[in-house]
Amino acid sequence: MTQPDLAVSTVIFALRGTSSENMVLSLPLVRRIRSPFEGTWALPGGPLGDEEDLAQAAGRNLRDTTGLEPRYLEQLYAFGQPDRSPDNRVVSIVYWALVGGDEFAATFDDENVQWFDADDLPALAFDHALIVEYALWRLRNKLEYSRLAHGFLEPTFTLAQLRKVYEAVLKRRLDPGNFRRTVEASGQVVPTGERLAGTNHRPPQLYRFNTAQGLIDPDPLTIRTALTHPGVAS
Amino acid sequence: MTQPDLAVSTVIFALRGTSSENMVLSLPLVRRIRSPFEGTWALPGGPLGDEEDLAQAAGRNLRDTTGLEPRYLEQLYAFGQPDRSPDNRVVSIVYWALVGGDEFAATFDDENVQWFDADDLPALAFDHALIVEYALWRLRNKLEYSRLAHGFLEPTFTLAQLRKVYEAVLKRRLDPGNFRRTVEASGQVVPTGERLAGTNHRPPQLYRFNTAQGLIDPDPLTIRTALTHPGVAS
DNA sequence: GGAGTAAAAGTCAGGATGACATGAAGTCCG
DNA sequence: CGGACTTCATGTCATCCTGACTTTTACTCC
Repeated sequence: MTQPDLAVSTVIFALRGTSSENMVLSLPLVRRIRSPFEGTWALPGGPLGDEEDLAQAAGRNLRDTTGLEPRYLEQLYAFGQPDRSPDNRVVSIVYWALVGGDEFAATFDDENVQWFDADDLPALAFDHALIVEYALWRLRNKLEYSRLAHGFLEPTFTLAQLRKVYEAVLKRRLDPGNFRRTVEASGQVVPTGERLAGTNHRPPQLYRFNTAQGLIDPDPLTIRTALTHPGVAS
Repeated sequence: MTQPDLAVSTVIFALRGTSSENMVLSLPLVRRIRSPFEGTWALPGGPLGDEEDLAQAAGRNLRDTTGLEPRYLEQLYAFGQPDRSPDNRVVSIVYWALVGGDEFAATFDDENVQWFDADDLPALAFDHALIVEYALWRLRNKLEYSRLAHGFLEPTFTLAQLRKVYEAVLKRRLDPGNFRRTVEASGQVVPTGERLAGTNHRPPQLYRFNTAQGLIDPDPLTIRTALTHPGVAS
């Protein structure tokens, strides 16, 4: 039995758009510069360094290849089908990350790194299409019961902005009143006391995320908080 | 950068006990027969074969070292801290599995394979204590919204037996009436039409799992079904 | 044949959710 | 200056879900 190669890749998500309207979930891809799949778009990734843990390797490879700085990083899955690479055997440990919508400028000015709409991707190398599909599912699924929308937003935001993040990711319209009620009741969010000026209407309250409340369902290496789930009965 | 060793290990769960009362969640461990941690209890595992995918490697290593046959197998997490093994660098891709309560006899008659209560584990090699803790969290969390209790049960069972599985895993008492209501409404389970004889009371209806309904939140390599979650609002 | 046991079904109050309505606080323009 | 317009913010209401509890049914045991 020969040791397979080990790679660490990341599916990076950001919300592209005019920060209030028609936001689109999108992700950066890198063009492969060597065989196999030379010239094809692929997920950013690379090898595992000697002194790094897996999350550090994911973050470093992400930064090195795209110039982006992740606000949220979580392990997705390890892919190891024997035939997923035509040449050597490669096991990929894949992470997924969120970056802010202002990060597009930070992307390398390089024709080999480009952003694509999550719903309109080009042909991808290896099994990366499957990986992206799974990451998308995980993002949407997790957004519903965890507070990770902060990965897309500035430290301070309005509830309408937060709602639009949810709407863009889930591709579904949410009732503003009900959204306000549930989000405020959840304690995920605290009003700063300030209001957003410069609108052509009633100025909305600004909020920030409640740092006292931990992230739900994190990596096993971080501290976990209790999770209240729908439950089975009684 | 040197390639790390790659291992595939599995946390195996079974319910031990008199099949109706005082069931205890327990798991088999193997005693290490080589350095490092020689003589210490550890998770069953081994290398990745050339032609295997990761799940196959987990199942094979599990069978080879314990003799058990998993009824449910799912990837848990990839662990790769640089210092998790004192000697060489090892990245472990860890799965978790469920086996039936009747599988204790199938365990190798070997002092190097033993069952332990999940709440009363010995000192474990490497970071395996952390891994087991995380697997336990995942099992309990997932049992609440997914239909994987079948991994512990015979093909046919009563609702009381199913409820006792939930109670043993979640370590919490469930109301029989409410449990029946939610489980029947969920469509996870279908009555066979037969009843269980030999009790000293009213004979309970036998059920089997609804095969038409897919497993929720499976591996990315299998087909996924829609998931209805608590949701954020509207 | 009555006591005992668990199965199965039913009841009820409280909380969460979705759909919708109303008032509040600004800007814009004639 | 004042009405139209916009979105924020709050409120209402019917419905469904959940947890706690009660009642009836069907069997065995003594």
